[in-house]
Amino acid sequence: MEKKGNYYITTAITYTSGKPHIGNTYEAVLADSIARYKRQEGYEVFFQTGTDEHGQKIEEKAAAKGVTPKEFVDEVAGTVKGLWDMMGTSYDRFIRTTDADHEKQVQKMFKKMYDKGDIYKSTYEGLYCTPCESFWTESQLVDGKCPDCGREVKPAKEEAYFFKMSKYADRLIEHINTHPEFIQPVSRKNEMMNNFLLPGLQDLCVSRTSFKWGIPVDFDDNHVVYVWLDALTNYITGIGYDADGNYSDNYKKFWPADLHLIGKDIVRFHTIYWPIFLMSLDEPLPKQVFGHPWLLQGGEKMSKSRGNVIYADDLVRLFGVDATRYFVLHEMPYENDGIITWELVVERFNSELANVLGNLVNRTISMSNKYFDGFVSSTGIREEVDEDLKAVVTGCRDKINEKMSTLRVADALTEVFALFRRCNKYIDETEPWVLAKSEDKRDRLSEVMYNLVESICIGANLLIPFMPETAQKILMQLRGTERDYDLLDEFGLTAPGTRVTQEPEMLFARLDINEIMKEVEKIREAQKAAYEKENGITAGMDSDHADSGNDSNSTSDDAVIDIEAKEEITYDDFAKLQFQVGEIIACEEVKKSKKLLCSKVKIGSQVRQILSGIKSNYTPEEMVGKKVMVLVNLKPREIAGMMSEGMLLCAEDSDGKLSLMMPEKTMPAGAEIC
RNA sequence: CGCGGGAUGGAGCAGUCUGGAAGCUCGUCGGGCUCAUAACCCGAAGGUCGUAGGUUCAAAUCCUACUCCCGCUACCA
Repeated sequence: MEKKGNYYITTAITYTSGKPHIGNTYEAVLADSIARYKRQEGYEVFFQTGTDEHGQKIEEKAAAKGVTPKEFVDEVAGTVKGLWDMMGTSYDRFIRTTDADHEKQVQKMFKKMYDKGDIYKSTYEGLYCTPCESFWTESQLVDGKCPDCGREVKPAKEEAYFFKMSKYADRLIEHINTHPEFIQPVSRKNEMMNNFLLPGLQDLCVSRTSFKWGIPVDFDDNHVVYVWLDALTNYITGIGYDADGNYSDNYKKFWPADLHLIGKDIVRFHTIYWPIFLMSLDEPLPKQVFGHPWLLQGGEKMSKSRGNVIYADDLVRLFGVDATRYFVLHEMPYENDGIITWELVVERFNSELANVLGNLVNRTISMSNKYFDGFVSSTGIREEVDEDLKAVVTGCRDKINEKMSTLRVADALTEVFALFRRCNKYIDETEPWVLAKSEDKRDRLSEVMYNLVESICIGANLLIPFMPETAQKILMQLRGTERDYDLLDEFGLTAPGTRVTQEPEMLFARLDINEIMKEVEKIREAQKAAYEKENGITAGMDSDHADSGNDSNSTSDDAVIDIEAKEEITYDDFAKLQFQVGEIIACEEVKKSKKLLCSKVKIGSQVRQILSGIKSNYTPEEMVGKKVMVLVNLKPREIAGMMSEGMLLCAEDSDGKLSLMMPEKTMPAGAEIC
């Protein structure tokens, strides 16, 4: 097969703050299927993925765990790589931003941009909180104080490096306008233009001094390089870019990248900052950035504390690698977010993989063995009914190509399954078991079986990029071969004398939803336990399954909740707190907030305004008239632009349901609680 | 008025840019078949395309307003 050219594809590099969930895994699988497809098509492909390992968050996480940042990221990067390997991603390089070659080049690029004048040293002016070592802007302050510790802040200046974004903005706008394919899907392009480019780009602060876990600026080692500059450049350092111009062969061959595959949340960094950095380096821009949607979990919100986060390794254990690949590839729409639930996975597994594909292969092999002892041969006894089958089968490759060329991977996969569906229909049309009954139809029967085996072989070849293991298993059982892409629109290449396996193996055994849900329950329990262990919490009864609504009284009396114990305090500590009964005389919603209610509370002769995050549990109407327990000497604080002068006390259950504390007997507003 | 996305038969989605007879998979019901993993094939029922207006010969599609959901964010003192 002739070589069609080079193709460089990347995924975003995964941030190593924790184990990646199914959404991250989706991206790797999506990129892998595209990479495999391009290879099959005849391109020389370089597929890069990896991990993004610097930054303050990681420094903090490592400290909390009592390990060095490097130890921390080594472990997480290992987990990520392990998952990617398990999913069969065929990357050519797994880059880590802590790799020596990457770090060295980042330093050189930073220097190059600095020497060119695109990066300049200036001062970051803001309000500084010394104990917290943090800068804040005016708008971040709470009541004029540090939002973290509440202490005084003072105006201060700090040295920092800035990148002159504005210098390249016009060029970038021009590029985006003249290259409509650059940002995909198109809706994201409009978003970038309208929100960031057209209003004007601010210079970007590209160094930090507030933490150490980053790549040091080599000519000014108080500073570390901003993580996005560090992370984005992986796309060129990974293939051998050199800031001095000594490019590797790979770099010359593969840059500019054909496709950066990323999540829709980071489109901005890839379509604004990254191209501008490249312009500064005088390197060509990537050809396309595709911001794919997310795979979300249906129903309840995904959270570790509820144990309902879906991870790839659990899916693989229950369904296998290819079924997991099939699900994420097939279920992810092009532009909108997709949904994943265990029930949906089982449904797909049974109806598409087991019924349509697995059963087709199985019945075909079974008939070949029964009627011809496994031997497959074309006799040339054709009938009209064969034509449509052949047309569908030989036309499939080009249909897939059309979908893949616009990155409609889910649709491409659907085309492959349309081929298998057509085969099932063909069996019904030709009724081999009827042909088998008359000896004079034997040659026709042979032809029918040949057509089936040949069709499935072509289908299996087309399936390779998406489900590589399954495709190979099918070819193995049919004794078919991997074919050249250019021959996948030709019918009749199964060699005479081919004999299919005598011992067919089920590709996908149908699953029982109840059995699977039992396993899922175990996964949830384990996940919840792990979460609680990690966070030192012992959860009480799980009330996730309680019907919400009118059962608020049905919560059993013996339900208990244990929470993490706080440090012991002295009576003096306690005596500092002043609690009083407050009567709510007015209450309204805080319009721009989802959670807050603003109450006017009468305490003795004064009336205070208090904000509380209880909108989901109480309406303003039902609040009025209640006499509640108030912490009155809490320092007033501004929340959502309004002052809050105290705190209403509530009990909270494991579902987050709140119940206001109220005196058991009628008490006057202002009565002290002690 | 924080940013962004969504609302299409019971479920999950396509179609919306570029108006022109509402489509796919699953589920349900009926039929066929028996090679096969209770599978496969055929047929049917089921939708005022979130609501209200507007533009048009024609609106799921364009315009305006509204409602409800979902991410992120922020403040649940």
